[in-house]
Amino acid sequence: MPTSTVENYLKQILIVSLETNCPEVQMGKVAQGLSVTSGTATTMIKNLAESGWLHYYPRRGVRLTRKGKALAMNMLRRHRLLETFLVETLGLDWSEIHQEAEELEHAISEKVLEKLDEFLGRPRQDPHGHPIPTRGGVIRRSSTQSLLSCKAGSKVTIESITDQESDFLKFARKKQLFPGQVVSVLTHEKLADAITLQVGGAAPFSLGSRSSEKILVQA
Amino acid sequence: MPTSTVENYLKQILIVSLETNCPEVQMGKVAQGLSVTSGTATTMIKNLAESGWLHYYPRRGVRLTRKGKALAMNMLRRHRLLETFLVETLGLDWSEIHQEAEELEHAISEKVLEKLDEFLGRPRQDPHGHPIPTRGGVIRRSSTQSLLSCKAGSKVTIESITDQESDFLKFARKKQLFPGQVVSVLTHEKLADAITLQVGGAAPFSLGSRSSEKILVQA
DNA sequence: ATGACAACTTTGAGTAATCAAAGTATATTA
DNA sequence: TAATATACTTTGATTACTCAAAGTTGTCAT
Repeated sequence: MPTSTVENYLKQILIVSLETNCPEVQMGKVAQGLSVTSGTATTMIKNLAESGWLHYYPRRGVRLTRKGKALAMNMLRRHRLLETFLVETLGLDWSEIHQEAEELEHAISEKVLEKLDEFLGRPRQDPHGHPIPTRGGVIRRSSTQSLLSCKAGSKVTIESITDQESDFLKFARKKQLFPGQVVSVLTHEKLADAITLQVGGAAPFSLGSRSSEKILVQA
Repeated sequence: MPTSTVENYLKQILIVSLETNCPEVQMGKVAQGLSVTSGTATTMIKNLAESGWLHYYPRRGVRLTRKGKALAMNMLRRHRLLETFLVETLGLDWSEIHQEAEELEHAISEKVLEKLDEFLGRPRQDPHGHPIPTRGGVIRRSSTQSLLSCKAGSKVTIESITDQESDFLKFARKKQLFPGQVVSVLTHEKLADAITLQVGGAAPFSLGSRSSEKILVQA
């Protein structure tokens, strides 16, 4: 039985490799994502490699084995189903569910998870628009296009918000930036590092590159 | 923040003190209930005393402080609300929910717990008939009478089943022994260590003292 | 009172995870 | 090519548990 620390390391590696579209992940990303020192990550990763969860290429990075990827996918499934439950069933705000699910995902059994999935009607995506892996560990490919990559004059649909920060999510909802919303890109000034948007009939507003990168869209 | 180990120790002490109707609990009961060696329990208890969760009277026993009792009551509340959720909402069998709740109770936040309580309609008791403590830590007094203390010819109502063993619970349900059921005590042979019961129109059957003790009733 | 026993405590050692700080490669820049 | 910066690894120590086995204490029967 993997400990919840093991589960967290593997999930973090999977998330980074999905984000970067590359199966090999640097140590720094692991340490940073888990808020541990780099020394801690190195030590831990060596143990995980010992146990066959991943391949470790010193000073290069890390890559999940099949077994490691399966567990990591399962964690992602747990996390996203729980987030969906917390919003859909219990009515929590989407800005506060990430941390809650982060704890519960280690405590819920496979059996309860299945019942929960059934109860929720087998949802395909979580409240932030992220795809929920199937029981078999298959996940829908996410969009590679963010708001930052949109030209002025284009009109796109928001797929997901790739940030779990409570404050950013609250801001996003206030501006009507959530999955399914249609957004018009009015201007895109590369040098000024800013885009101007309009959502629905509301007043236009600007977003810097840091923020626009967090919003994945479909043309 | 108490660790989940701390939460388990305190909950166990509370459960024993509720069962025995005595606030002081022996070390042996603690060790046994948590499946640790007695040495482990001693070491741990000394730390808990250090941190103000309980009073430790060496070679005598242990007694929760106000602070310790509050936390323990909260754990019992979490546990029983979660058990109720697992049966009522997700449709799990009452014989398999104990271990599930045992894990989840450490992971669920106060905020989610409140939402869950509301969602469930603020239940007063769990699927085994045990009272659920209020948010303030108040608990309904349980019956002190078990089936074992019933005279032949008496007719009583089952209040609760004080055993979490999956096999016993499956047996109990098959025999229609669950909270709210009315039971007739046909015979009670003290020397033979057995009672004979009838529930509803079903055929009478016998129960030893070990088993009858586990079923709390009201006259 | 004296043993014997059960219940408890102490001791020494191990595991899993963490950090700070010192050390070592690799890449970049001059 | 050499100097420097960045990213990574190693080392030594700490925390929060846990066990097995040896040691101690209190109680009860004789």
